[in-house]
Amino acid sequence: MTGLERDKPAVRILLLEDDDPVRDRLARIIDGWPGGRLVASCATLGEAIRQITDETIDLLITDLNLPDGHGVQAIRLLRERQPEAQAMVISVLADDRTVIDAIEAGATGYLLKDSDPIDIVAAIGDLLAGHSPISSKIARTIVRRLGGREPPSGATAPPPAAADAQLLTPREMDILWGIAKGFTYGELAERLQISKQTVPVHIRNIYRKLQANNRSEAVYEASRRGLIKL
Amino acid sequence: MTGLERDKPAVRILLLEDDDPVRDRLARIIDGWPGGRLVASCATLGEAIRQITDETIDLLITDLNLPDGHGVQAIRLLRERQPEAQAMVISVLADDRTVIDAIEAGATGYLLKDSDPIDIVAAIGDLLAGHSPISSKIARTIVRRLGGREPPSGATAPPPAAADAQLLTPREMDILWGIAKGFTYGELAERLQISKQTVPVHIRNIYRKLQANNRSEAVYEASRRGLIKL
DNA sequence: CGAGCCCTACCCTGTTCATGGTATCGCGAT
DNA sequence: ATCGCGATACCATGAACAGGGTAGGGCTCG
Repeated sequence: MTGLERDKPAVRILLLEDDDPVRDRLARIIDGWPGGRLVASCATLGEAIRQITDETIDLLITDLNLPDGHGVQAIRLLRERQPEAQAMVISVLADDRTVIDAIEAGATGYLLKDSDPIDIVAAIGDLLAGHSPISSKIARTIVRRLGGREPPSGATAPPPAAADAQLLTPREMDILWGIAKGFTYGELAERLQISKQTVPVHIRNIYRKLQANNRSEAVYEASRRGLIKL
Repeated sequence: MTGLERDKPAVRILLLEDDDPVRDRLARIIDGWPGGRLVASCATLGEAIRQITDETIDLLITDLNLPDGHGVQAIRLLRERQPEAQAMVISVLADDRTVIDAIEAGATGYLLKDSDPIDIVAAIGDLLAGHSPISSKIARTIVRRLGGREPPSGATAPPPAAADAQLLTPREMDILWGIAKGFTYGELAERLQISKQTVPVHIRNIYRKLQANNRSEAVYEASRRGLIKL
Protein backbone atom coordinates (compact mmCIF):
# COMPACT_ATOMS: atom_id res chain seq x y z
CA MET A 1 0.00 0.00 0.00
CA THR A 2 1.38 3.33 -0.94
CA GLY A 3 -0.62 5.40 1.42
CA LEU A 4 -3.76 5.29 -0.65
CA GLU A 5 -5.79 4.28 2.33
CA ARG A 6 -5.36 6.54 5.26
CA ASP A 7 -7.28 6.59 8.47
CA LYS A 8 -10.61 6.90 6.78
CA PRO A 9 -12.04 3.70 5.38
CA ALA A 10 -12.83 4.50 1.78
CA VAL A 11 -16.09 3.05 0.49
CA ARG A 12 -15.36 0.11 -1.80
CA ILE A 13 -17.61 0.54 -4.79
CA LEU A 14 -18.44 -1.91 -7.55
CA LEU A 15 -19.92 -0.42 -10.68
CA LEU A 16 -21.98 -2.51 -13.08
CA GLU A 17 -23.23 -0.83 -16.23
CA ASP A 18 -23.15 -2.17 -19.75
CA ASP A 19 -23.25 1.12 -21.61
CA ASP A 20 -19.63 2.13 -22.12
CA PRO A 21 -19.95 5.93 -22.11
CA VAL A 22 -22.22 5.91 -19.07
CA ARG A 23 -20.00 3.50 -17.22
CA ASP A 24 -16.89 5.49 -17.95
CA ARG A 25 -18.54 8.69 -16.89
CA LEU A 26 -19.74 7.21 -13.62
CA ALA A 27 -16.39 5.57 -13.03
CA ARG A 28 -14.61 8.86 -13.48
CA ILE A 29 -16.93 10.61 -11.08
CA ILE A 30 -16.51 7.93 -8.45
CA ASP A 31 -12.79 7.84 -8.98
CA GLY A 32 -12.60 11.54 -8.46
CA TRP A 33 -14.52 11.32 -5.24
CA PRO A 34 -12.14 11.02 -2.33
CA GLY A 35 -14.62 9.17 -0.11
CA GLY A 36 -14.79 6.08 -2.30
CA ARG A 37 -12.59 3.61 -4.07
CA LEU A 38 -13.72 1.96 -7.27
CA VAL A 39 -13.07 -1.74 -6.81
CA ALA A 40 -14.03 -2.53 -10.35
CA SER A 41 -16.10 -1.28 -13.21
CA CYS A 42 -17.97 -4.10 -14.95
CA ALA A 43 -19.91 -4.24 -18.18
CA THR A 44 -21.40 -7.68 -17.71
CA LEU A 45 -23.20 -9.60 -15.01
CA GLY A 46 -20.64 -12.35 -15.20
CA GLU A 47 -17.82 -10.00 -14.46
CA ALA A 48 -19.73 -8.49 -11.57
CA ILE A 49 -20.47 -11.90 -10.14
CA ARG A 50 -16.79 -12.64 -10.17
CA GLN A 51 -16.04 -9.41 -8.36
CA ILE A 52 -18.78 -9.95 -5.80
CA THR A 53 -17.45 -13.42 -5.16
CA ASP A 54 -13.81 -12.46 -4.88
CA GLU A 55 -13.72 -8.93 -3.54
CA THR A 56 -15.09 -7.11 -0.55
CA ILE A 57 -17.69 -4.58 -1.60
CA ASP A 58 -19.39 -1.86 0.40
CA LEU A 59 -21.61 -0.53 -2.32
CA LEU A 60 -22.85 -1.89 -5.61
CA ILE A 61 -24.05 0.56 -8.18
CA THR A 62 -25.77 -1.28 -10.95
CA ASP A 63 -27.81 -1.02 -14.10
CA LEU A 64 -30.57 -3.59 -14.59
CA ASN A 65 -30.59 -4.36 -18.29
CA LEU A 66 -27.42 -6.28 -18.91
CA PRO A 67 -26.33 -8.26 -21.94
CA ASP A 68 -25.92 -11.48 -19.98
CA GLY A 69 -28.51 -11.13 -17.26
CA HIS A 70 -30.34 -8.87 -14.90
CA GLY A 71 -28.85 -6.47 -12.39
CA VAL A 72 -31.17 -7.80 -9.72
CA GLN A 73 -29.23 -11.04 -9.85
CA ALA A 74 -26.11 -9.14 -8.86
CA ILE A 75 -28.00 -7.52 -5.99
CA ARG A 76 -29.25 -10.87 -4.80
CA LEU A 77 -25.81 -12.41 -4.91
CA LEU A 78 -24.34 -9.43 -3.10
CA ARG A 79 -26.92 -9.60 -0.34
CA GLU A 80 -26.21 -13.26 0.01
CA ARG A 81 -22.47 -13.08 0.04
CA GLN A 82 -21.99 -9.73 1.68
CA PRO A 83 -25.07 -8.81 3.67
CA GLU A 84 -23.50 -5.64 5.00
CA ALA A 85 -23.09 -4.18 1.55
CA GLN A 86 -25.52 -1.71 0.02
CA ALA A 87 -26.93 -1.71 -3.47
CA MET A 88 -28.13 1.14 -5.60
CA VAL A 89 -29.85 0.82 -8.95
CA ILE A 90 -29.35 3.25 -11.77
CA SER A 91 -31.62 2.29 -14.63
CA VAL A 92 -34.15 3.47 -17.16
CA LEU A 93 -36.56 0.74 -16.10
CA ALA A 94 -39.49 1.92 -14.02
CA ASP A 95 -42.16 -0.74 -14.35
CA ASP A 96 -43.69 -2.03 -11.15
CA ARG A 97 -42.30 -5.49 -11.32
CA THR A 98 -38.75 -4.44 -11.94
CA VAL A 99 -38.83 -1.84 -9.20
CA ILE A 100 -40.36 -4.14 -6.63
CA ASP A 101 -37.99 -6.93 -7.59
CA ALA A 102 -35.01 -4.68 -7.10
CA ILE A 103 -36.20 -3.38 -3.76
CA GLU A 104 -37.10 -6.81 -2.52
CA ALA A 105 -33.72 -8.06 -3.64
CA GLY A 106 -32.23 -5.52 -1.32
CA ALA A 107 -31.61 -2.33 -3.26
CA THR A 108 -31.86 0.69 -1.01
CA GLY A 109 -31.37 3.28 -3.71
CA TYR A 110 -32.96 3.56 -7.14
CA LEU A 111 -32.23 6.38 -9.53
CA LEU A 112 -33.90 6.76 -12.89
CA LYS A 113 -31.56 7.48 -15.73
CA ASP A 114 -34.06 9.44 -17.75
CA SER A 115 -34.51 12.20 -15.23
CA ASP A 116 -32.24 15.13 -14.67
CA PRO A 117 -28.50 14.53 -14.57
CA ILE A 118 -27.81 12.28 -11.64
CA ASP A 119 -25.76 13.60 -8.79
CA ILE A 120 -24.21 10.28 -8.07
CA VAL A 121 -21.95 11.50 -5.31
CA ALA A 122 -24.85 13.06 -3.45
CA ALA A 123 -26.82 9.85 -3.87
CA ILE A 124 -23.96 7.75 -2.55
CA GLY A 125 -23.60 10.03 0.42
CA ASP A 126 -27.31 9.84 1.04
CA LEU A 127 -27.25 6.08 0.86
CA LEU A 128 -24.33 5.70 3.21
CA ALA A 129 -26.01 8.09 5.62
CA GLY A 130 -28.75 5.52 5.94
CA HIS A 131 -31.19 7.20 3.59
CA SER A 132 -32.66 5.97 0.33
CA PRO A 133 -32.09 8.14 -2.69
CA ILE A 134 -34.97 7.26 -4.95
CA SER A 135 -36.40 9.00 -7.97
CA SER A 136 -39.92 10.16 -7.32
CA LYS A 137 -41.35 8.07 -10.11
CA ILE A 138 -39.83 4.98 -8.58
CA ALA A 139 -40.98 6.02 -5.14
CA ARG A 140 -44.56 6.07 -6.34
CA THR A 141 -44.41 2.42 -7.23
CA ILE A 142 -43.10 1.57 -3.81
CA VAL A 143 -45.57 3.78 -2.02
CA ARG A 144 -48.43 2.29 -3.98
CA ARG A 145 -47.25 -1.10 -2.89
CA LEU A 146 -47.48 -0.12 0.75
CA GLY A 147 -50.31 2.34 0.86
CA GLY A 148 -52.61 1.02 -1.78
CA ARG A 149 -55.91 2.71 -1.26
CA GLU A 150 -59.26 2.10 0.43
CA PRO A 151 -59.94 3.84 3.69
CA PRO A 152 -59.86 2.02 7.00
CA SER A 153 -63.44 2.42 8.13
CA GLY A 154 -62.61 2.13 11.80
CA ALA A 155 -59.82 3.98 13.49
CA THR A 156 -56.76 1.83 12.91
CA ALA A 157 -56.51 -1.68 11.62
CA PRO A 158 -53.92 -3.67 13.57
CA PRO A 159 -53.33 -6.55 11.16
CA PRO A 160 -52.48 -5.72 7.58
CA ALA A 161 -54.85 -8.41 6.45
CA ALA A 162 -57.78 -6.53 7.94
CA ALA A 163 -57.23 -3.66 5.55
CA ASP A 164 -57.48 -5.99 2.58
CA ALA A 165 -60.32 -8.00 3.99
CA GLN A 166 -62.87 -6.15 1.93
CA LEU A 167 -60.69 -5.86 -1.10
CA LEU A 168 -62.10 -8.96 -2.71
CA THR A 169 -65.76 -9.88 -2.68
CA PRO A 170 -66.78 -13.25 -1.23
CA ARG A 171 -67.18 -14.71 -4.68
CA GLU A 172 -63.81 -13.44 -5.73
CA MET A 173 -62.29 -15.13 -2.71
CA ASP A 174 -63.85 -18.41 -3.83
CA ILE A 175 -62.34 -17.95 -7.25
CA LEU A 176 -59.00 -16.97 -5.78
CA TRP A 177 -58.85 -20.20 -3.86
CA GLY A 178 -59.55 -22.07 -7.02
CA ILE A 179 -56.85 -20.47 -9.08
CA ALA A 180 -54.38 -20.95 -6.23
CA LYS A 181 -55.06 -24.65 -6.43
CA GLY A 182 -54.69 -24.71 -10.17
CA PHE A 183 -58.28 -25.24 -11.29
CA THR A 184 -59.18 -24.36 -14.85
CA TYR A 185 -62.17 -22.25 -15.81
CA GLY A 186 -64.22 -25.37 -16.25
CA GLU A 187 -63.27 -26.98 -12.97
CA LEU A 188 -63.90 -23.78 -11.12
CA ALA A 189 -67.25 -23.31 -12.80
CA GLU A 190 -68.35 -26.80 -11.92
CA ARG A 191 -67.15 -26.51 -8.35
CA LEU A 192 -68.94 -23.22 -7.79
CA GLN A 193 -71.95 -24.19 -9.88
CA ILE A 194 -71.70 -21.24 -12.22
CA SER A 195 -71.16 -20.92 -15.94
CA LYS A 196 -67.65 -21.27 -17.21
CA GLN A 197 -68.15 -17.90 -18.86
CA THR A 198 -68.51 -16.24 -15.49
CA VAL A 199 -65.27 -17.47 -14.04
CA PRO A 200 -62.97 -15.29 -16.16
CA VAL A 201 -65.04 -12.26 -15.25
CA HIS A 202 -64.28 -12.74 -11.58
CA ILE A 203 -60.67 -13.49 -12.38
CA ARG A 204 -60.39 -10.26 -14.33
CA ASN A 205 -61.74 -8.35 -11.37
CA ILE A 206 -59.25 -10.05 -9.10
CA TYR A 207 -56.41 -9.16 -11.42
CA ARG A 208 -57.51 -5.55 -11.43
CA LYS A 209 -57.72 -5.37 -7.67
CA LEU A 210 -54.43 -7.12 -7.07
CA GLN A 211 -52.69 -5.47 -10.00
CA ALA A 212 -51.86 -8.83 -11.43
CA ASN A 213 -51.82 -10.02 -15.02
CA ASN A 214 -52.01 -13.76 -14.66
CA ARG A 215 -52.88 -16.45 -12.18
CA SER A 216 -49.51 -16.98 -10.59
CA GLU A 217 -49.04 -13.30 -10.05
CA ALA A 218 -52.45 -13.07 -8.45
CA VAL A 219 -51.71 -15.96 -6.13
CA TYR A 220 -48.34 -14.51 -5.27
CA GLU A 221 -49.86 -11.12 -4.57
CA ALA A 222 -52.75 -12.53 -2.58
CA SER A 223 -50.40 -14.63 -0.51
CA ARG A 224 -48.14 -11.70 0.09
CA ARG A 225 -51.05 -9.61 1.29
CA GLY A 226 -52.27 -12.34 3.56
CA LEU A 227 -55.50 -12.89 1.68
CA ILE A 228 -54.71 -16.55 1.33
CA LYS A 229 -52.16 -18.75 3.00
CA LEU A 230 -50.68 -21.63 1.12
CA MET B 1 -74.52 22.71 -8.07
CA THR B 2 -72.16 25.52 -8.67
CA GLY B 3 -71.15 24.10 -11.99
CA LEU B 4 -67.50 25.02 -11.95
CA GLU B 5 -65.98 21.60 -11.89
CA ARG B 6 -65.07 21.46 -15.55
CA ASP B 7 -64.00 24.97 -16.35
CA LYS B 8 -60.52 25.00 -14.96
CA PRO B 9 -58.11 22.25 -14.17
CA ALA B 10 -56.63 24.24 -11.31
CA VAL B 11 -55.59 21.94 -8.50
CA ARG B 12 -57.67 22.53 -5.40
CA ILE B 13 -55.25 22.46 -2.53
CA LEU B 14 -55.91 22.26 1.17
CA LEU B 15 -53.06 23.27 3.43
CA LEU B 16 -52.84 22.06 7.00
CA GLU B 17 -49.95 23.31 9.10
CA ASP B 18 -50.06 24.62 12.64
CA ASP B 19 -46.93 26.73 12.56
CA ASP B 20 -48.02 30.19 11.46
CA PRO B 21 -44.89 31.39 9.66
CA VAL B 22 -44.46 28.12 7.82
CA ARG B 23 -48.11 27.99 6.87
CA ASP B 24 -48.14 31.51 5.61
CA ARG B 25 -45.01 30.95 3.61
CA LEU B 26 -46.38 27.80 2.00
CA ALA B 27 -49.72 29.48 1.39
CA ARG B 28 -48.04 32.35 -0.37
CA ILE B 29 -46.04 30.03 -2.58
CA ILE B 30 -49.10 28.01 -3.52
CA ASP B 31 -51.13 31.12 -4.07
CA GLY B 32 -48.52 32.44 -6.41
CA TRP B 33 -48.50 29.24 -8.39
CA PRO B 34 -50.90 29.51 -11.31
CA GLY B 35 -51.53 25.77 -11.48
CA GLY B 36 -53.22 25.55 -8.12
CA ARG B 37 -55.92 27.16 -6.06
CA LEU B 38 -55.65 27.25 -2.30
CA VAL B 39 -59.04 26.11 -1.03
CA ALA B 40 -58.12 26.85 2.55
CA SER B 41 -55.17 27.17 4.84
CA CYS B 42 -55.83 25.50 8.19
CA ALA B 43 -53.95 25.56 11.46
CA THR B 44 -55.90 22.85 13.21
CA LEU B 45 -57.12 19.36 12.45
CA GLY B 46 -60.67 20.36 13.26
CA GLU B 47 -60.65 23.08 10.68
CA ALA B 48 -59.17 20.75 8.09
CA ILE B 49 -61.82 18.14 8.82
CA ARG B 50 -64.48 20.72 8.18
CA GLN B 51 -62.87 21.66 4.89
CA ILE B 52 -62.45 18.04 3.79
CA THR B 53 -66.06 17.38 4.61
CA ASP B 54 -67.46 20.45 2.90
CA GLU B 55 -65.13 21.21 0.02
CA THR B 56 -63.77 19.35 -2.94
CA ILE B 57 -60.05 18.84 -2.59
CA ASP B 58 -57.53 17.57 -5.11
CA LEU B 59 -54.50 17.72 -2.90
CA LEU B 60 -53.95 17.89 0.81
CA ILE B 61 -50.65 19.19 2.05
CA THR B 62 -50.35 18.52 5.72
CA ASP B 63 -48.13 18.61 8.73
CA LEU B 64 -48.43 15.75 11.19
CA ASN B 65 -47.96 17.31 14.61
CA LEU B 66 -51.10 19.32 15.20
CA PRO B 67 -52.40 20.91 18.36
CA ASP B 68 -55.68 19.02 18.25
CA GLY B 69 -54.70 15.79 16.59
CA HIS B 70 -52.57 14.07 14.00
CA GLY B 71 -52.24 14.87 10.32
CA VAL B 72 -52.72 11.22 9.46
CA GLN B 73 -56.29 11.55 10.62
CA ALA B 74 -56.83 14.21 8.01
CA ILE B 75 -55.32 11.94 5.37
CA ARG B 76 -57.56 9.07 6.38
CA LEU B 77 -60.64 11.21 6.27
CA LEU B 78 -59.67 12.59 2.91
CA ARG B 79 -59.10 9.15 1.45
CA GLU B 80 -62.44 8.09 2.78
CA ARG B 81 -64.44 11.06 1.61
CA GLN B 82 -62.54 11.91 -1.55
CA PRO B 83 -60.65 8.88 -2.77
CA GLU B 84 -59.41 10.67 -5.86
CA ALA B 85 -57.57 13.25 -3.85
CA GLN B 86 -53.87 13.08 -3.14
CA ALA B 87 -52.12 13.72 0.12
CA MET B 88 -48.62 14.95 0.80
CA VAL B 89 -46.97 15.16 4.19
CA ILE B 90 -44.59 17.90 5.15
CA SER B 91 -43.24 17.20 8.59
CA VAL B 92 -40.19 16.94 10.78
CA LEU B 93 -41.23 13.50 11.94
CA ALA B 94 -39.28 10.62 10.48
CA ASP B 95 -39.79 7.72 12.82
CA ASP B 96 -40.87 4.41 11.30
CA ARG B 97 -44.27 4.28 12.94
CA THR B 98 -45.25 7.73 11.77
CA VAL B 99 -43.95 7.29 8.25
CA ILE B 100 -45.59 3.92 7.71
CA ASP B 101 -48.83 5.18 9.19
CA ALA B 102 -48.88 8.12 6.84
CA ILE B 103 -48.10 6.04 3.77
CA GLU B 104 -50.62 3.39 4.68
CA ALA B 105 -53.17 6.08 5.30
CA GLY B 106 -52.68 7.09 1.71
CA ALA B 107 -50.01 9.76 1.57
CA THR B 108 -48.15 9.61 -1.72
CA GLY B 109 -45.67 12.33 -0.92
CA TYR B 110 -43.60 12.91 2.20
CA LEU B 111 -41.15 15.74 2.56
CA LEU B 112 -38.97 16.27 5.58
CA LYS B 113 -38.91 19.81 6.89
CA ASP B 114 -35.43 19.60 8.25
CA SER B 115 -33.75 19.03 4.94
CA ASP B 116 -32.88 21.66 2.41
CA PRO B 117 -35.47 24.29 1.56
CA ILE B 118 -38.44 22.52 0.12
CA ASP B 119 -39.39 23.19 -3.46
CA ILE B 120 -43.05 22.75 -2.81
CA VAL B 121 -44.14 23.61 -6.32
CA ALA B 122 -41.82 21.03 -7.82
CA ALA B 123 -43.07 18.47 -5.32
CA ILE B 124 -46.69 19.23 -6.15
CA GLY B 125 -45.96 18.90 -9.84
CA ASP B 126 -44.19 15.65 -9.21
CA LEU B 127 -47.08 14.32 -7.21
CA LEU B 128 -49.68 15.28 -9.76
CA ALA B 129 -47.56 13.68 -12.46
CA GLY B 130 -48.09 10.40 -10.68
CA HIS B 131 -44.78 10.33 -8.90
CA SER B 132 -43.98 10.35 -5.21
CA PRO B 133 -41.76 13.13 -3.97
CA ILE B 134 -40.20 11.68 -0.86
CA SER B 135 -37.20 12.73 1.16
CA SER B 136 -34.50 10.11 1.03
CA LYS B 137 -34.53 9.59 4.78
CA ILE B 138 -38.23 8.83 4.64
CA ALA B 139 -37.73 6.62 1.63
CA ARG B 140 -35.37 4.45 3.59
CA THR B 141 -38.05 3.62 6.08
CA ILE B 142 -40.38 2.61 3.31
CA VAL B 143 -37.77 0.62 1.44
CA ARG B 144 -36.80 -1.19 4.61
CA ARG B 145 -40.43 -2.11 5.05
CA LEU B 146 -40.52 -3.75 1.64
CA GLY B 147 -37.10 -5.20 1.11
CA GLY B 148 -35.48 -5.38 4.51
CA ARG B 149 -36.37 -8.96 5.05
CA GLU B 150 -34.35 -12.07 4.70
CA PRO B 151 -32.63 -12.84 1.42
CA PRO B 152 -34.66 -15.34 -0.58
CA SER B 153 -31.93 -17.90 -0.99
CA GLY B 154 -32.42 -20.11 2.04
CA ALA B 155 -28.87 -20.18 3.33
CA THR B 156 -30.09 -21.13 6.77
CA ALA B 157 -33.14 -23.26 6.26
CA PRO B 158 -32.12 -26.90 6.35
CA PRO B 159 -35.13 -28.38 8.16
CA PRO B 160 -37.92 -27.81 5.66
CA ALA B 161 -36.03 -28.10 2.42
CA ALA B 162 -33.85 -31.02 3.45
CA ALA B 163 -36.05 -33.81 2.21
CA ASP B 164 -36.97 -32.17 -1.05
CA ALA B 165 -33.74 -30.32 -1.52
CA GLN B 166 -32.65 -32.49 -4.39
CA LEU B 167 -36.07 -32.82 -5.87
CA LEU B 168 -35.63 -29.90 -8.19
CA THR B 169 -32.41 -29.04 -9.96
CA PRO B 170 -30.92 -25.56 -9.46
CA ARG B 171 -32.21 -24.44 -12.80
CA GLU B 172 -35.64 -25.72 -12.02
CA MET B 173 -35.61 -23.73 -8.80
CA ASP B 174 -34.85 -20.61 -10.81
CA ILE B 175 -37.75 -21.37 -13.06
CA LEU B 176 -40.00 -22.12 -10.13
CA TRP B 177 -39.30 -18.72 -8.67
CA GLY B 178 -40.22 -17.16 -11.94
CA ILE B 179 -43.51 -18.90 -12.36
CA ALA B 180 -44.39 -18.11 -8.75
CA LYS B 181 -43.99 -14.47 -9.59
CA GLY B 182 -46.04 -14.75 -12.73
CA PHE B 183 -43.38 -14.43 -15.39
CA THR B 184 -44.22 -15.60 -18.88
CA TYR B 185 -41.98 -17.85 -20.94
CA GLY B 186 -40.43 -14.84 -22.58
CA GLU B 187 -39.78 -12.93 -19.39
CA LEU B 188 -38.30 -15.95 -17.72
CA ALA B 189 -36.12 -16.67 -20.74
CA GLU B 190 -34.83 -13.12 -20.77
CA ARG B 191 -34.09 -13.03 -17.07
CA LEU B 192 -32.26 -16.33 -17.14
CA GLN B 193 -30.68 -15.64 -20.51
CA ILE B 194 -31.90 -18.80 -22.15
CA SER B 195 -34.07 -19.46 -25.14
CA LYS B 196 -37.78 -19.16 -24.66
CA GLN B 197 -38.01 -22.68 -26.03
CA THR B 198 -36.09 -24.01 -23.08
CA VAL B 199 -38.27 -22.54 -20.39
CA PRO B 200 -41.25 -24.83 -20.99
CA VAL B 201 -38.94 -27.81 -20.87
CA HIS B 202 -37.93 -26.99 -17.33
CA ILE B 203 -41.50 -26.22 -16.44
CA ARG B 204 -42.63 -29.59 -17.74
CA ASN B 205 -39.99 -31.28 -15.60
CA ILE B 206 -41.17 -29.33 -12.59
CA TYR B 207 -44.75 -30.36 -13.25
CA ARG B 208 -43.71 -33.97 -13.45
CA LYS B 209 -41.74 -33.84 -10.22
CA LEU B 210 -44.44 -31.97 -8.34
CA GLN B 211 -47.27 -33.83 -9.99
CA ALA B 212 -48.78 -30.58 -11.16
CA ASN B 213 -50.50 -29.73 -14.42
CA ASN B 214 -50.25 -25.98 -14.47
CA ARG B 215 -48.40 -23.07 -12.93
CA SER B 216 -50.66 -22.35 -10.01
CA GLU B 217 -50.74 -25.97 -9.00
CA ALA B 218 -46.98 -26.12 -9.15
CA VAL B 219 -46.62 -23.03 -7.00
CA TYR B 220 -49.18 -24.35 -4.55
CA GLU B 221 -47.40 -27.69 -4.35
CA ALA B 222 -43.96 -26.15 -4.06
CA SER B 223 -45.12 -23.83 -1.34
CA ARG B 224 -46.80 -26.66 0.52
CA ARG B 225 -43.60 -28.68 0.39
CA GLY B 226 -41.52 -25.76 1.56
CA LEU B 227 -39.57 -25.46 -1.65
CA ILE B 228 -40.48 -21.81 -1.89
CA LYS B 229 -41.96 -19.40 0.57
CA LEU B 230 -44.22 -16.69 -0.66
C1' DC C 1 -15.24 -44.90 -22.19
C1' DG C 2 -19.93 -45.43 -21.89
C1' DA C 3 -24.04 -44.46 -18.62
C1' DG C 4 -26.69 -41.11 -16.67
C1' DC C 5 -28.09 -36.59 -15.67
C1' DC C 6 -28.59 -31.68 -16.53
C1' DC C 7 -29.15 -27.88 -19.50
C1' DT C 8 -29.99 -26.38 -23.67
C1' DA C 9 -32.87 -25.92 -28.15
C1' DC C 10 -36.36 -26.71 -31.69
C1' DC C 11 -40.74 -28.68 -33.80
C1' DC C 12 -45.73 -29.47 -33.58
C1' DT C 13 -50.60 -29.41 -31.87
C1' DG C 14 -54.44 -28.66 -29.21
C1' DT C 15 -56.08 -26.34 -25.02
C1' DT C 16 -56.48 -22.71 -21.86
C1' DC C 17 -56.12 -18.04 -20.74
C1' DA C 18 -56.39 -12.91 -20.95
C1' DT C 19 -59.11 -9.25 -22.35
C1' DG C 20 -62.41 -6.55 -24.64
C1' DG C 21 -67.36 -5.64 -25.05
C1' DT C 22 -72.32 -6.16 -23.80
C1' DA C 23 -76.24 -7.37 -20.85
C1' DT C 24 -79.49 -9.09 -17.18
C1' DC C 25 -80.82 -9.45 -12.31
C1' DG C 26 -81.05 -8.31 -7.40
C1' DC C 27 -79.83 -5.66 -3.55
C1' DG C 28 -78.72 -1.89 -0.72
C1' DA C 29 -78.06 3.03 -0.78
C1' DT C 30 -79.30 7.65 -2.32
C1' DA D 1 -87.24 5.14 -7.71
C1' DT D 2 -82.96 5.56 -9.67
C1' DC D 3 -77.94 4.44 -9.08
C1' DG D 4 -74.03 1.66 -8.10
C1' DC D 5 -72.24 -2.60 -7.66
C1' DG D 6 -71.84 -7.55 -7.25
C1' DA D 7 -72.87 -11.68 -9.56
C1' DT D 8 -74.29 -13.83 -13.42
C1' DA D 9 -73.83 -14.91 -18.58
C1' DC D 10 -72.27 -14.86 -23.56
C1' DC D 11 -69.23 -13.83 -27.68
C1' DA D 12 -64.86 -13.17 -29.94
C1' DT D 13 -59.81 -12.90 -30.72
C1' DG D 14 -54.96 -13.24 -30.05
C1' DA D 15 -51.53 -14.62 -26.75
C1' DA D 16 -49.75 -17.92 -23.69
C1' DC D 17 -49.53 -22.43 -22.07
C1' DA D 18 -49.33 -27.76 -21.76
C1' DG D 19 -47.50 -31.89 -23.59
C1' DG D 20 -45.38 -34.72 -26.92
C1' DG D 21 -41.15 -35.91 -29.44
C1' DT D 22 -36.03 -35.30 -30.72
C1' DA D 23 -31.29 -34.10 -29.86
C1' DG D 24 -26.60 -32.16 -29.03
C1' DG D 25 -23.06 -30.63 -25.54
C1' DG D 26 -21.19 -30.85 -20.94
C1' DC D 27 -20.46 -33.03 -16.68
C1' DT D 28 -19.56 -36.76 -13.34
C1' DC D 29 -18.89 -41.46 -12.03
C1' DG D 30 -17.85 -46.01 -12.17
